Amino acid sequence: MGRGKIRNMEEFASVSGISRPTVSKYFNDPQSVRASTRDRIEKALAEHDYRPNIYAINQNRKLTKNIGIVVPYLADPFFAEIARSIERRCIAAGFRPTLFSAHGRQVLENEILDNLRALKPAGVLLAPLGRASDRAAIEGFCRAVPTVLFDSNVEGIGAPFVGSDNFQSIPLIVDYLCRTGEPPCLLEMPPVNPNANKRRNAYVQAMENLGHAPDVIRVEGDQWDFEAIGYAGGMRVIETNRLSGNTVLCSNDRLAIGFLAAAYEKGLRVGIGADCDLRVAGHDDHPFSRFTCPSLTTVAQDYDAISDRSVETLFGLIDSDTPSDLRTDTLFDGRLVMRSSA
Amino acid sequence: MGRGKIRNMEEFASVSGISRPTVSKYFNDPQSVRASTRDRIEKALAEHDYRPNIYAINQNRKLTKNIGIVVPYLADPFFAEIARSIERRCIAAGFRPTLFSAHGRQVLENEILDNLRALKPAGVLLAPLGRASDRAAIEGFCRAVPTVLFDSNVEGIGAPFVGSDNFQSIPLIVDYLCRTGEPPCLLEMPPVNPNANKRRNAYVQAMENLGHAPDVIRVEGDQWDFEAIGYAGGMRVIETNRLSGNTVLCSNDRLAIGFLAAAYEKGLRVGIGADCDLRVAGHDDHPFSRFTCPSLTTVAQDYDAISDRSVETLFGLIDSDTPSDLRTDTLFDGRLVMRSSA
DNA sequence: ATTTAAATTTTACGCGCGTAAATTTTTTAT
DNA sequence: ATAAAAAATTTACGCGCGTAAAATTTAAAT
Repeated sequence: MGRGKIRNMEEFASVSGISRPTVSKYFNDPQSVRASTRDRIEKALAEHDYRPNIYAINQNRKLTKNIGIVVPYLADPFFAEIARSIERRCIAAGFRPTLFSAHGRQVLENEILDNLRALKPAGVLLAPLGRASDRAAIEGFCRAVPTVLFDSNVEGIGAPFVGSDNFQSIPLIVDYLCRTGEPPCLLEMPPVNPNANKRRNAYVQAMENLGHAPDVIRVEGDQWDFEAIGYAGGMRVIETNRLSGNTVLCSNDRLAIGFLAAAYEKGLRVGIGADCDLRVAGHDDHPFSRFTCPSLTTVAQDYDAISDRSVETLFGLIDSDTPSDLRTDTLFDGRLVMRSSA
Repeated sequence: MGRGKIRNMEEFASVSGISRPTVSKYFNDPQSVRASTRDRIEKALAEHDYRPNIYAINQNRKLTKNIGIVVPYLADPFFAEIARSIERRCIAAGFRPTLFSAHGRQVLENEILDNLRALKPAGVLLAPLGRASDRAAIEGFCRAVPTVLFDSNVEGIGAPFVGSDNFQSIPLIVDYLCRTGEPPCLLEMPPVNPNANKRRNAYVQAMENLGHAPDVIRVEGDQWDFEAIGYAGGMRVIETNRLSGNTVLCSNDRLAIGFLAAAYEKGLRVGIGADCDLRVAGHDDHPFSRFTCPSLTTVAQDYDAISDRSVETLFGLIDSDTPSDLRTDTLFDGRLVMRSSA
């Protein structure tokens, strides 16, 4: 280790025997300098462990290498997982992702977007709160910063969207449930985002296509603690004998987890056996759905495909100066995951 | 809104009729300028929505206002919740927290610490991986950056620690279980952090104090998907009739969730009723433990107290130049949460 | 060996703000 | 009203790096 701390690029350039602008070029893209030059720089780098000052870099670059990842609710492992997946892809591409959570609150989402502008990110991957989002704020943000929306769309603001096709996934599980037993009712909560509405519409449509009468049960609660809502709603539904059939499709897995807890507490046996009282299915294939009692039958969202395409789309936006034809939405199909609950 | 975009503090100073150094002072601490001056600046601020360039600020400040929050595994809602709590407190104190997850991997933890140094944070709140951590890396980091460890300690590196007192919480649940039924065996996994070892020792000690023979069952797996480990371990334990009694204490809730799934699948009824085969308890009061089937009896960690004290301790470290007497560890008591599983 | 292209160096400037020292203005205390 | 203290201003410099333009060196092609 060379002693005498390197304090800036100037000093590092001199100890490595290269001019500062070339060193600067190296740090922006090691491949852009000659191999012999690269070797000399990297040799010096190994001896002196110098690192460019990130603030000085970003002050002068027109575009930083920062990428913002914004999710509505990080305490939901679904978003934690997808954020991680996105993070990895960004890092692999040489960017510096930073993760933010709105914790279900509009003010926080707006603050995040506000702070994000100050970070001058190259791009942002945003899973908006949805209904609770400040549409104008998001629209303004998307105009100023290359942004890809994922998971939940905010339509008509000119930003590309990547998510799941509810009109494929919901019929998939509805068909399955109808083929294997009684047609399901839909347990839904007040829509925190457009997905909820789409899932309801898809459910109604799928039921009608199969000649069944749709039965939508709305449970109350407008926060992001879906399990609690599903539990409270489930308790009420069961107590009031609101269920017409024996099959319940929940608009997402977390709601189903709460409902399962209510059913268990009420002594109702959930599952597909002859000795069972109820069938329950969810949607999303939440990381914990394998470990519910019974394990939850659901529709898996293609996390990898969504995060992959989101990042790809963002890179496309960043690279191209004319982001005209990139504003297409991408919807991935869900995959039926048959477990024990339905 | 005044037109003609304000490009820097110079321009903003002129439109607000204040000198630039005074404006700079205002942004560093609004209270440090005269009230009349503050009013004029804020009036101009309302009209021109100027914001200081964060990179230029941090380049010149000796200490940034950044605070790093590092957790070992963000897909665990426990860490998501505590991170959020810490975040809020940092923001309230005028800092800019940034959240990082090591995703259970040492290389990532090291990379995070490495990148963190480049961010020149005022301080860092670090929940280390534990056993998987690179001790030397963490020690070096703590020497260079004011750091408070939480959740999992790395002893002897001179950084303060804030966490739960396993030697209080484990006897608490062991006593409860022994008083209300058969003495528990302990289901534990390979220790990812010191907590696991401490919990085992606390369990053995508590059992011996009550005159019972400790029974520690080790299940295999060294990743952070505890539910899967608990499930696989539970299946094996049940299949091989390894359980001596009818009561199982799991070293954490996520393990218990996996175990509950295994018990359910094996047709074992878990709970405290006379018709039940098994009692299962956990530790942590995981956000989802209310919604397991049956709901999980556990020991709640005092999230709020931990995050609160962690942040307080860090601020103490940041403020004081002599962080000598601040290196004390703080351990909070757990609280028994009696639900249906035990 | 000569031409051509590519890479590097030199030179020079700018980014937006922190901050110190000296000076002037405003406020508070007497 | 005057003196003392506090706040604001002016002046001036520095932070560490990006980047453009021109000059030079090096490598590749003929």
